[in-house]
Amino acid sequence: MGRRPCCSKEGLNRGPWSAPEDKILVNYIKLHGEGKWRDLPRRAGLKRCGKSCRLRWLNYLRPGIKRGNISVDEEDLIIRLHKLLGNRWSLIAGRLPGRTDNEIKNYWNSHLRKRAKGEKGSREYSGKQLLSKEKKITSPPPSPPAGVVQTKPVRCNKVVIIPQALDKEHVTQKKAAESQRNLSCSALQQQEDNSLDLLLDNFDIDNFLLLEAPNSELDQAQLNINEFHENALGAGYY
DNA sequence: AACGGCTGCAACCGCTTCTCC
DNA sequence: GGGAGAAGCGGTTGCAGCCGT
Repeated sequence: MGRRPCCSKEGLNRGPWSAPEDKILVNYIKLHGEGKWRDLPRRAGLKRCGKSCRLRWLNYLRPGIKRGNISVDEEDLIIRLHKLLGNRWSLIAGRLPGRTDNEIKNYWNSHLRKRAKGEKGSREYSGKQLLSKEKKITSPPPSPPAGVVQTKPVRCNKVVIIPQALDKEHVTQKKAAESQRNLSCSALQQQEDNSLDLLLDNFDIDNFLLLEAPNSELDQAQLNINEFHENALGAGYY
């Protein structure tokens, strides 16, 4: 088939964004809204790839973005969510109001990964020791810890955190995907503080399990999802 | 002061998934 | 149902600044 490149690479700016470029992008999106990223640069008069515009907007220019100063609580949550979800950065970011997947990914790679490894491994290295060793040693990649979801196989929208149904552990990924569509990330972020509190208060994340339930449990899963929707409705999520 | 290695982060790349027709 | 384009995602890269020697 052959994929058409998202943009012609010729004559396009690359690398760090300048203040005027940011301004153009922000103004354009204020006027026309997000979306149509492929056409956006041309329409806005930017010499950038559409992907680049999207990334810049989502990670830096979007209203409500927090930069830096990741709190201890956020750090703890990142660690716990990573333990649960693996490298599902967009999912993790969705639970951290104002944080982006890119920032969390970077923060994990530069700060938390060392600590996570240090806690787990039999030998502890200082940051420099660990990183220099990581770069030199070409051992096979370590097998993922038990309970960590592999990053590649499934898309994030197949996973949902359903506080009210957690204790029953009967949620299938397929059914969960349906509820995820209804309970979108944007809806969650409108309820950022509430949902975060709910998330932290109402369930023990370490015990959270994602199950591939057999067909016989689909009905029960649907009941749980319905119950969840009712509760979410009552809590003002929709 | 100069140099080299390390670190952190912004941005890019390529693949997967979604959506529309 | 299938193809094509659009959007999303995670891994990787590039580079400026920091730090130790």
